Amino acid sequence: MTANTEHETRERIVGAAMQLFWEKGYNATSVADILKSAGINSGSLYHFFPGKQDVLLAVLTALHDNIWQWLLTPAWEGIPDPVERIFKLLDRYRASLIETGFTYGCPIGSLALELHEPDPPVREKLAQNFDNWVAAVEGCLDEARKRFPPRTNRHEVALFVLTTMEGGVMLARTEHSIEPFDACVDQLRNYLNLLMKSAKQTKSRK
Amino acid sequence: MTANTEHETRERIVGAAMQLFWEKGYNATSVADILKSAGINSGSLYHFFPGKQDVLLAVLTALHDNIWQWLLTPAWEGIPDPVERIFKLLDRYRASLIETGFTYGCPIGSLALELHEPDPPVREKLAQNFDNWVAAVEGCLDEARKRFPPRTNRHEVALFVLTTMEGGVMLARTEHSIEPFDACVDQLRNYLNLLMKSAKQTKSRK
DNA sequence: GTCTATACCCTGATAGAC
DNA sequence: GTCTATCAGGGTATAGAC
Repeated sequence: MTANTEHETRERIVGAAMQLFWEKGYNATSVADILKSAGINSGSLYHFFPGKQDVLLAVLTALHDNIWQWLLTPAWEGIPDPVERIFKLLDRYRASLIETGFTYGCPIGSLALELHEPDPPVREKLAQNFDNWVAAVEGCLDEARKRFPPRTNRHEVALFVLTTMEGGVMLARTEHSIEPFDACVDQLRNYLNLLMKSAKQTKSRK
Repeated sequence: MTANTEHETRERIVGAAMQLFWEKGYNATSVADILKSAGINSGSLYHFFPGKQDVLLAVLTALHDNIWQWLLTPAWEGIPDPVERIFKLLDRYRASLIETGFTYGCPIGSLALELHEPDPPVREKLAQNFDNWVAAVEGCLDEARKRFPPRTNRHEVALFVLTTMEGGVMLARTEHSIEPFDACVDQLRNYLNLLMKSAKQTKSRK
């Protein structure tokens, strides 16, 4: 009845929808599913949101706004080395795959491929989520920039880290095995090692 | 009426469904859509298939059985170099992204992430499609094995090529830009170049 | 083997009392 | 702001004539 209760209900809707979209996808989640999971009735949901798609937008906004609090800060606790932070982040997705029995990994990636022609605001939010993730990895690479060859395009490498994660999640889910995920991460590590090695050689030659 | 006509109708259903699943996804494609696109009525479809999911299985089987005819042979025509064949293959997905205005890329990848808990036969078929693709790339790497360090795990590298493609497609679609796709492919090429370079150095040292 | 007609359910969304 | 009841439409699948 007060603004506070109002807020809490809205949050419950977004939280329930986030979980369901992650587990089952957007189309496979009905409004009734969300209502049941949030323990409310349809009147409440449509009081806060014009429609189902606006719930999706709120979920994507929440994921975007909380990436540090929910993902990066906990993942990187006690890991000072920026390069190790990248692999620790990938390890989070690995753990999520295993915990869920290889049924779901990255919520953004799944939605990005499920929604073939998403309305512009939805696509925008998906892109913002990817951009945020890539920027965080790029920040790690920037911190470690002296270890890499000076002409390394760190933004491109950060994108490459994202595709490795998303592709690895896709394969692991489909094969119901962590092996392809580990294989890709191993290859990525090998690549970064080769880059760092080539930087060292160039330096010692001076 | 004859066995031949029977076959043709079935093929029309599979072809129409393949196109629609690629364009809109599985859930977003209704049986009515398939009927309309194939120019038939529901009685015909349910004569050949027990249900919609069985149409999906037939589509996945067709994609699997025709990967050489539809994808690899045309892509590799006039490209004898096995490493260049890998990048020519990636270039096919690039062209597909651009042709479709960044709306759809790899049919298997999209279905793999859309279907969160696919029935076992569907998941199996998706995995077989990935395996086929990876095996083809691995074949290229095997052909070029002398250019890579002897301990290179060519199967893992082939998986890595797949994740680069799938991740690149995902990003390009979401950002509505070919740039992230190109960036990832550039990084992959850089990786393969570094591998080949390190193989050369080791050889010349002997 | 293909047609038309339809059963029946679940979907997203709305109306209006409280 | 939350409830209950309900609508209109589209979903998959089926029945039975031809």
